[in-house]
Amino acid sequence: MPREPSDKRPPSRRIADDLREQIKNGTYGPGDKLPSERKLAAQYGSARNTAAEAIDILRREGLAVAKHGAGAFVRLKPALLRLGSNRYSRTLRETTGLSPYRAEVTKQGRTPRVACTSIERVDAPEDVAQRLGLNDDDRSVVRRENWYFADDEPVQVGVTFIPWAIADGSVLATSANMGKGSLYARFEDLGHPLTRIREEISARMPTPEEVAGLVIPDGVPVLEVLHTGIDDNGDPFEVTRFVMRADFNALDYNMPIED
Amino acid sequence: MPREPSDKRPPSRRIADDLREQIKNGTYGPGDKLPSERKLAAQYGSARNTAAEAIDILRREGLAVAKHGAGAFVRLKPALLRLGSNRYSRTLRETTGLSPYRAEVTKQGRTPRVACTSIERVDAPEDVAQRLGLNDDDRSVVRRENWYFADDEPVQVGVTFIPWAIADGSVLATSANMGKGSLYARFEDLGHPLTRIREEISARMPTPEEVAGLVIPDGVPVLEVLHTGIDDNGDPFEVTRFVMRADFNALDYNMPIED
DNA sequence: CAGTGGTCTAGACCACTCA
DNA sequence: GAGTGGTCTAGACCACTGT
Repeated sequence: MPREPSDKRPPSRRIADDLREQIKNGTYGPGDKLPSERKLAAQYGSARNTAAEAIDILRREGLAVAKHGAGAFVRLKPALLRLGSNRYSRTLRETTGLSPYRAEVTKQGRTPRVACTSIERVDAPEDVAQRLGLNDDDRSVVRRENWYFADDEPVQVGVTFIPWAIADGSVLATSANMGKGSLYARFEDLGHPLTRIREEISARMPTPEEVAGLVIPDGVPVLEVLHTGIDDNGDPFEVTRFVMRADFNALDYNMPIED
Repeated sequence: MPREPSDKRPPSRRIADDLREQIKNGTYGPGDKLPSERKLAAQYGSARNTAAEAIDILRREGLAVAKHGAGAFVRLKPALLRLGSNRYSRTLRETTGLSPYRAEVTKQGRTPRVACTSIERVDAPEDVAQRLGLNDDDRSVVRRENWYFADDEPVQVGVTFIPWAIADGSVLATSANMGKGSLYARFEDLGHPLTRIREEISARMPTPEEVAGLVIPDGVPVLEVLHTGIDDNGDPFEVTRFVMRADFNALDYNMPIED
């Protein structure tokens, strides 16, 4: 680590750059402990704050995680859950009898758990109402909130909105348990076979509520998917807003090009 | 702002929470200037560092941006570019004569610019080779790097890999200019009509190189899309890795459910 | 020019982890 | 108990912005 007097970078950046380089070249591998802030400060002749800032830079980049009282460590990248477009396939549903999510997690050798934490009747938010084609005078929908876990770690939340006119009188409006074949089997029973999906995808940093609920470390964004289920008449019958930890989830779509 | 003696939050969090609340309730609207660090420090009776840390928290959440020497401001959310699955449609391509990207940006009233910054022959990286179905003994591909701008702001980079066996002898291997109808028209000329696409989507924080190249502010993640073009025989003929600023780009897919 | 953010120093107390 | 990160204070110099 030669001292370049012509180095324009501030000390905290320089320390961060050095550590990043050492992570990339394998000096510190995934899970390894990085030098403590006090060690770094001594080594670089800076204040402890400056070394701490360097570590913070790496945390924001998603390269390191800190454990209070224990040290800072190179982040180990967990296997990504790949949520594919085929997760909505009817044959997959019927052969496994599992919900799309359970099928995907099980396929990866992890233990899935889904918890429906609330079912209530509300007015749909603006963007949801628009995608469901609801008039302003009847935005009444069933709101179902689901939490998804893999090996008991929370990995995503999904909030589903179903027009009251469709859900009224079925288990969709009342019961956390969807029965065999899960959600889309019930829609099929009600005359709405899932025929097309629209998925609008964006990414952003999590809100403090999401950080708390999904236990999201620093430097990890969320993927937000606004999903619309469409039946054989081209009519939307369900909208779900998914929010998922971007370090645990990836999306994998395979689709035909349509003219 | 009543002082709760039982407030367990550290001062920096408390200031950040207060500001976040005021941004949410409209006290500070998009583009408004937030109080200076020195003002906040005085107001809360803390050190300037603590106020600065509070502003940093909001920046990491993507809620605020700082301009050196001028102040910190509530981030104004730019209109999202929605890159849809229909961007690959042949009819769209033929009616507009524009590349997918140009068509999409123009539709939004912005001025598109695409720059091909390099064309070279290389060996494909592991994940690309796998998706192209290349043997280990012939990974030779053409690598084309494209930068995409909207109103002269860089919004995404795309690196396309084409098997040498396909590109050899065509403009794909040599020329930045793709001619009328652009990339996929040339593949069609070569007997590879685009029939299906696979898109693998993830999100993460940008690397320092990406921050520099795409001019990405703090608190903004990137969307990474690994795109595979597949012809009417089901054979992949092209892979592109897109990296895009998540605050400028969203993805919008509409696809049939296949059994 | 005054005001602003960017970053640093030097020291401090706390809460936590690990052997 | 020794070591660690989390966070704070109080002060400082610099580079940049706007008028």
